[in-house]
Amino acid sequence: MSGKKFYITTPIYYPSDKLHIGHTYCTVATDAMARYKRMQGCDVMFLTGTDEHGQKIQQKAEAAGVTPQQYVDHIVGGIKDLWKLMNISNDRFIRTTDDYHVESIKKIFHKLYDQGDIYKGTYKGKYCTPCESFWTESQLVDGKCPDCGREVIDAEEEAYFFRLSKYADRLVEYYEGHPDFLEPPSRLNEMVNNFIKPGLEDLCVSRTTFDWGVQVDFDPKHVVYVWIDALSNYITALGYDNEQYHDFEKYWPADVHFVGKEIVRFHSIIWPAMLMALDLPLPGKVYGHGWLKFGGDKMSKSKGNVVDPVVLVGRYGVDALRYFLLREFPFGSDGNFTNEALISRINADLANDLGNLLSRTVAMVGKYFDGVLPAGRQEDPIDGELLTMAKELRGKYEEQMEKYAFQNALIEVFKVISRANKYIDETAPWVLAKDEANKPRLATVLYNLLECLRITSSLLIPFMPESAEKARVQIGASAADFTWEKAGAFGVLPADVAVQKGEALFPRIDMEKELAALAEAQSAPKQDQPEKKEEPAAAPITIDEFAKVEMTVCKILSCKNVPKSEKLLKFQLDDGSGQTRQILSGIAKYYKPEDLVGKTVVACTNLPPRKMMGQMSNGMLLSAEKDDALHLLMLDDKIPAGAKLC
RNA sequence: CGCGGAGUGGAGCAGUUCGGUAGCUCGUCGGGCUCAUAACCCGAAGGUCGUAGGUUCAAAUCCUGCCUCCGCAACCA
Repeated sequence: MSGKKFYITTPIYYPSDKLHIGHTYCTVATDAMARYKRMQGCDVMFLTGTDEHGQKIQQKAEAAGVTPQQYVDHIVGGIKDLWKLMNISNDRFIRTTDDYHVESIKKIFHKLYDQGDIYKGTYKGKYCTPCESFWTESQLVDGKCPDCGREVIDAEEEAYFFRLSKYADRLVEYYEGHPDFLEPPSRLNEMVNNFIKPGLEDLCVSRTTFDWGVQVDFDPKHVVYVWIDALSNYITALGYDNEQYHDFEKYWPADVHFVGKEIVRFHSIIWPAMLMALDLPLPGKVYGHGWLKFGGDKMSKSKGNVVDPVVLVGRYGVDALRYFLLREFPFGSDGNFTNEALISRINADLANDLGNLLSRTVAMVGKYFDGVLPAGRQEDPIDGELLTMAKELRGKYEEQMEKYAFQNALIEVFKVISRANKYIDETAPWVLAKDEANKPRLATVLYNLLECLRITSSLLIPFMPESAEKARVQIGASAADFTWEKAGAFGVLPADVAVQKGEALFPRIDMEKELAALAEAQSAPKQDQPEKKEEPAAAPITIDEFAKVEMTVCKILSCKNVPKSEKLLKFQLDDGSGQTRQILSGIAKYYKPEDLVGKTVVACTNLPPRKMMGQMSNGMLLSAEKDDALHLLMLDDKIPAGAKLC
């Protein structure tokens, strides 16, 4: 394995916002893997970067009053800072706005066009001129615009398409021949069932509606749309079709792409198809890791439960966070991030078990031998179990790491740490220290402990590089003692090793206090950033504007659930006009349909009709919202249907 | 019948591929030790493995039905 190449990537992140703990999770995992492979002597290429084109960035930049380039430069700076903070050891960082990447994309696009894998076609649809919107046939309501109800015309928009459909069979064939291509395996079924079986459609790979992207050189009004631009980063970063780098031959194909499960589809279908078209080998594996939830909920800005890694690193240090992320959650499944779990992990594993083991061991060498072990030794059968575990650790660890089972690899390491703590109890060094005659035995016990610390700490390097280094110094090991090779051997430290007492590796954390402090730190930004455009709601409107809203009192004639919808109720209303009015309202969670029949309610009746779940809604029932709960406004039943609010 | 995941002692999870003593961490209770970061070590309590059937000598594990929760997709005008 020494000298073997290993190419690993994170997704390139979309810099439209600050990154959060989920991105950090993926990048830290990739980093741990990269460091592990380097430790084994592999020639590692670890790539991360940013995907910077697209309409959303363009819009964000416009809103911020800067150019798209200025906008992404700013955000990318923050991302690089974050990776620095997280101690990420990427070898390269690619930005899709880098000149060499842009150059490659143009060539790749051109090449695919020339060979017929990309063709110019038309995006056909129904166009509503007043709304400036395209609709598909199935979106239309009674053949009319679902937004405004007006006539639509046939319209076409020119676009380039990639012949994805052509590769469907080869993809399935490839999956069958390489069952490990996509992990965890459950994700593969999802892909095949959801996307391949229903039939792959050719992919629209250019746009004319915005210009922040790589221009198609032979047809300049088009820019390359995300797929080709973003996915190709994995090869352009190695110098494919550009002169910036020259190690494509050396590193491609990638050994593994780590991706979030939301983009598994692109990496397991589109990307391999593109590579087939380019006649390039496919990556060894796509690993779709799970998401971090917070308190059981999906993290989202609107819920205010986004965990900020910078805050956590500031309080507990980068290694504690790195450890937590990879120890707590199985890599392939979703995990539930909680502050309690974080602190509990740090205290139990890092402070109590590992940190304290280091501390007590080094302290005893200092106390009983002035910091330097004497050479005399005396073995005892009681040492056997610990030594065996320590010797076998590297193999077990490797087995798990090769499966990307970070959690299990760490569990193996901590089994030995735990066993060492028990060993101290069994051998009771403080009793041995009372009798001069026991000094050789005492030295043996302490030496064994130092060796266990050496082996475990060196295997923790990929996860906690800084802390492993601190431990190395404390136990008096040289850098040469902290290698992959030496992690597989016992008895590496010199017999007369000299320790160096240091600071506690991981101070114990006061759970109660920290939870309170974290709650404050994590909620603080919410108040600091009222930039969230709440103003429209508060902005004054004129009485004329208000008067435009027509609100009518209605009697509920009938109310039913909409099939397959968890939110919608369908109402037939008497609005006083003599005709029944149908309105859909998203309050199914809060009311039973039968309870509402006969009630008197208010509807806004001059909104354009809208189609939801295949049904028309002609207006909006008024509800009051508070704390995510909706309350339908109900009026005195004496008010007649058709009365207007004023 | 849109797609998928999950239901295991108080909490969080492993175990389910290839049926055969139900395991880990935290928490609780009792004990031990004093080298150490009020840490460490030992022991105990606590589980009809969502539910109802089926296959089997034997089911957390395989099969079928059902219930509940969670993501995704479509909808909260």
